[in-house]
Amino acid sequence: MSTPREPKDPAGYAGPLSGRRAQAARNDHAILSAARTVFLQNPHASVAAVATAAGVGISALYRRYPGKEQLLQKLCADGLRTFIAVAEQHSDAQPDPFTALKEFVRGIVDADVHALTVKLAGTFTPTPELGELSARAGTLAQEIFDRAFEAGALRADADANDIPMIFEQLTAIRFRDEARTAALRHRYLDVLMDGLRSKQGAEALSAPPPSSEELGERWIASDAVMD
Amino acid sequence: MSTPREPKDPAGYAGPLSGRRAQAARNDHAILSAARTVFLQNPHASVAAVATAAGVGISALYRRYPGKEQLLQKLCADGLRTFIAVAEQHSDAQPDPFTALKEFVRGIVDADVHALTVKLAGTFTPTPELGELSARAGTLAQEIFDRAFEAGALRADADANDIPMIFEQLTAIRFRDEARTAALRHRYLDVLMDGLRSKQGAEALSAPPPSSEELGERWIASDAVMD
DNA sequence: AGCAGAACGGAATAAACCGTTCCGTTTGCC
DNA sequence: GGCAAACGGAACGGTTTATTCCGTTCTGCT
Repeated sequence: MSTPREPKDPAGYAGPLSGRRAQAARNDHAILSAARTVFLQNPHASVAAVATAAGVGISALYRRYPGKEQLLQKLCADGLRTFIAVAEQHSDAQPDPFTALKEFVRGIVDADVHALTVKLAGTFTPTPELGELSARAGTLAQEIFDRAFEAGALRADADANDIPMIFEQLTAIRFRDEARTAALRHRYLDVLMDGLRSKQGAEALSAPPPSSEELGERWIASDAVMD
Repeated sequence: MSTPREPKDPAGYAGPLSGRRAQAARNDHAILSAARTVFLQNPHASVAAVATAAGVGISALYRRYPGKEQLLQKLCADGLRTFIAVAEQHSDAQPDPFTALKEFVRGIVDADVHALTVKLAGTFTPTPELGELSARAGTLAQEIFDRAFEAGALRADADANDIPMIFEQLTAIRFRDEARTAALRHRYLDVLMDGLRSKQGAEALSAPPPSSEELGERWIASDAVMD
């Protein structure tokens, strides 16, 4: 019995590009995009779920990546590169260092890049490249923070390591509607940054910021409970 | 129906630790405590993981609960009851309504009760009792918020639904060391509450708060993607 | 026109996991 | 001694998952 191979009806036909090569090019992107969405919603999602969300078969995925792990590593590395790009973009564009910091954080949060690099950590074995990218990302964030801090825009007990913690908290906000998620994250970004601002009559924060070691802990598998 | 023998209650606590009954009493607590810890760390953890963490066999668990679902329901109901108790405790003790609100939030966060009721939602089928408890919890939180708001302690665009969102964000902070986790949550509780306070020259928040419907969405299973 | 092979969809496979049951053993109480 | 509550953990069936495999479609090239 011959199954008529109906091409996945793409909503909005993709122009003059026809043929297997064009489909392949589209799939390259579709798979990565779907993987990002699916793994962000559930870091332990199955490969089949990614393929389905991408509208492709499983073989289309395995043609591109040797296995699940490599897909995750690719996702994570891309995420870190995005992080670095956003950081570099915001590191000197703004005259006001506080605004620069806030817009940097907003950029990261909008790109939804933090979950990609931390929530997925422990799901796969890290590569050296990942470590280097991560280090560079940390340095850049540190610099942006320092500029705002030295300009006196932040409360005295603020710390550079508060920034990843802000990512962590904002990333925890996740609704079904992506646009609404972004809007709500902006709302609490406003609240958090306002709380971090220097102001008169501020009481001291009741606990010190996390150390870099503590933050690094999270790159180790979070499943280290059983076995 | 056979009447189970009542144990002779030995005077006071400190009964014979060697007895099976004493071990059973200890296991009652150990299992619930381990279940809380394990499921907080991973809502999809296995029953075996809970038993291991509690230091008991699987049968000790199944002797007490008909199945995994009932254990989760018990955990959730207990969590909601704790929530209500904390709320009632803080609803009128403090003369200053802002402090009352802040300490209420701190109480909830310290009890780590929010994750128990929301992150676990969708993992099991909700019971009517759970719905009632949840409604009551919401009302109490609303009242505590309202008092602080009407006293003018909060910024004009703050909203009662910001409170669950604060829980959500603070709950996302989780380190291996429990005490450190609590301390860091206190730190960002300070930041968030400071950002929510009424103050001069405050810019408006850039997005409206979540609606109650949006918040309720999360009680529905989050796995509604595949199939 | 016709062929080689890239690309694909999806069934097949084998291993892992998970909730639950079952059984043999220990232990306190009469 | 003997009964039953309580327990540990192996066994079981069902489901899930990553990966492989095979038959099919279509493109680029000669």
